Amino acid sequence: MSSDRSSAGDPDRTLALLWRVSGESRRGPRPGLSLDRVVDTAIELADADGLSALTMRRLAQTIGVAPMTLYTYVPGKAELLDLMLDAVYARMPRTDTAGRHWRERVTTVVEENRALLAAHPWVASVSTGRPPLGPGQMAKYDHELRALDGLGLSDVELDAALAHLLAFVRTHARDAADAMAAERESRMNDEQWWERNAPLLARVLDETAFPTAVRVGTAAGQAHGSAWNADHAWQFGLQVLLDGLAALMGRHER
Amino acid sequence: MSSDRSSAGDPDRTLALLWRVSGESRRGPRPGLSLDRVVDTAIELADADGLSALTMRRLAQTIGVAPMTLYTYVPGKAELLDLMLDAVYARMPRTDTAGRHWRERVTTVVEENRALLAAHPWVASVSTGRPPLGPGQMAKYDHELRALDGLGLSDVELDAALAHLLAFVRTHARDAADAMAAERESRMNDEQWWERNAPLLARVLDETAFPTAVRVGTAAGQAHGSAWNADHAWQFGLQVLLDGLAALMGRHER
DNA sequence: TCCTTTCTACGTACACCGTACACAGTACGC
DNA sequence: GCGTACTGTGTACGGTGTACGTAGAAAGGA
Repeated sequence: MSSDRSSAGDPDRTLALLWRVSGESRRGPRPGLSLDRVVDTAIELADADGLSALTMRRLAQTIGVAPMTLYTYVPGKAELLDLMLDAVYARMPRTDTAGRHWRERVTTVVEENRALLAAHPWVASVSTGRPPLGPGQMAKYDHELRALDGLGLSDVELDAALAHLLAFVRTHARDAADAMAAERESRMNDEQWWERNAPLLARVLDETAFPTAVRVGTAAGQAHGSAWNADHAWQFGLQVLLDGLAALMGRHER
Repeated sequence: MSSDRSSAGDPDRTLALLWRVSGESRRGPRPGLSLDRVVDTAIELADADGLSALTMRRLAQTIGVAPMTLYTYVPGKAELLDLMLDAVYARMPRTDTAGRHWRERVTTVVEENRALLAAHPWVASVSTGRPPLGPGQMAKYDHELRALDGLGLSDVELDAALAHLLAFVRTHARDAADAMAAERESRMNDEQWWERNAPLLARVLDETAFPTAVRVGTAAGQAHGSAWNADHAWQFGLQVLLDGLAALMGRHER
């Protein structure tokens, strides 16, 4: 399950909300809510029960207000997602790694993002076709670029390297979330699910037709208890990623 | 936008459908449709207008049947997605790269998957928490493992390497699809979108606060016409991926 | 031949979703 | 005190997947 963002809709309004610049008119009834209240509650809801549990009705009910009231504070759900994203970005810790070895710098950026996605798994499944142009996104982008700056990469490479690295973290988090969702919905863990499918699969699948698949599949399945193991995939992927970047930087030294 | 798969539901039934083993009872009225007809039409629809355009009602209408009729052939939409996935997997070309250099073998696997995702962009956004245990998936997995087999990797590494590599292709395809969706929905390309946001952003953003972001962002934006360029990201990512795998294999030689 | 059984097709209905729109009521500026 | 701008909300619309019940068709058995 994934969700769209503010692509449509008025960019000016979205930008104004992201940067909290209000028209500051002191007319009319005092607002009973605030933008932050709406956004923060939405984040809590998504953290607790996933993006699919974040509906306007449920959010309104949690806050204690009628569904349509939310639209006084937020143009629509797409913009709400933009605001949620920028809010969690803004709150990320940003450790200073100036002067450290590049591998440690990269690892830090990657780990910061892994922590973000561990705390807010829904972030991995909201579209990032265009980033929310808010203060959180800006601070995050700037900080992460600084961490990778001065390593001999060109600006264009810097941008590409960061994007590639963030994509890795996002994808891993998405896969982990998918695996957990599958486990929850089927009420079976990977092992049980396999045992459930094995007998019928054996009757229908000619094992000799796919020898490599059978060999490697069982080897991987036995190594970690399931077909896909989040920690192992992380270690492996990070290793490949770092080695790949090392090659890129080595090429620059010459 | 992404969609769930058959996690819930009866595994036996799903497996039977995937392998096309029917109870073959010759009673009752002749079926007016076939499973293949339903699945193929669904694929065509998703190819043409995206996953979000694939609704049971629209699919039924396209076939020329009442919505509920589909449920005679398929337990639900989740299982339909399983069947669609396995079908496009089954039809992938599988070029034999035995004896070639490993870089060419890996590149071939990667390109085959890129072609799949180019023809069927929706594939990138259906969950793959648990793969559909059908003939297509089996053949694909076996073929791709064989392409990477015999390069000195252990079976567990082989599985991890393949997963990592497929994740890269999927992620790239997803990002590309997101970018296109953003362009379509906002009716602005990246450049127009930036120009639209720039004036207001300039008023609210202290450029001196994020010097690195501004510097690198503009450099990247000028290099390729937009914030994110699909081809450039592909080239860069593939390079890093191959170099990373090279390091892994080099480590094995010693 | 006719009846029973089994299967296909599908109309209706339900519980959701995001949100457009109209309207009631409140509090400030003049 | 009045106009005006604003908040809060009830109702309703068009969309989603699909549970349930039923009508009717075809085949097997009597």
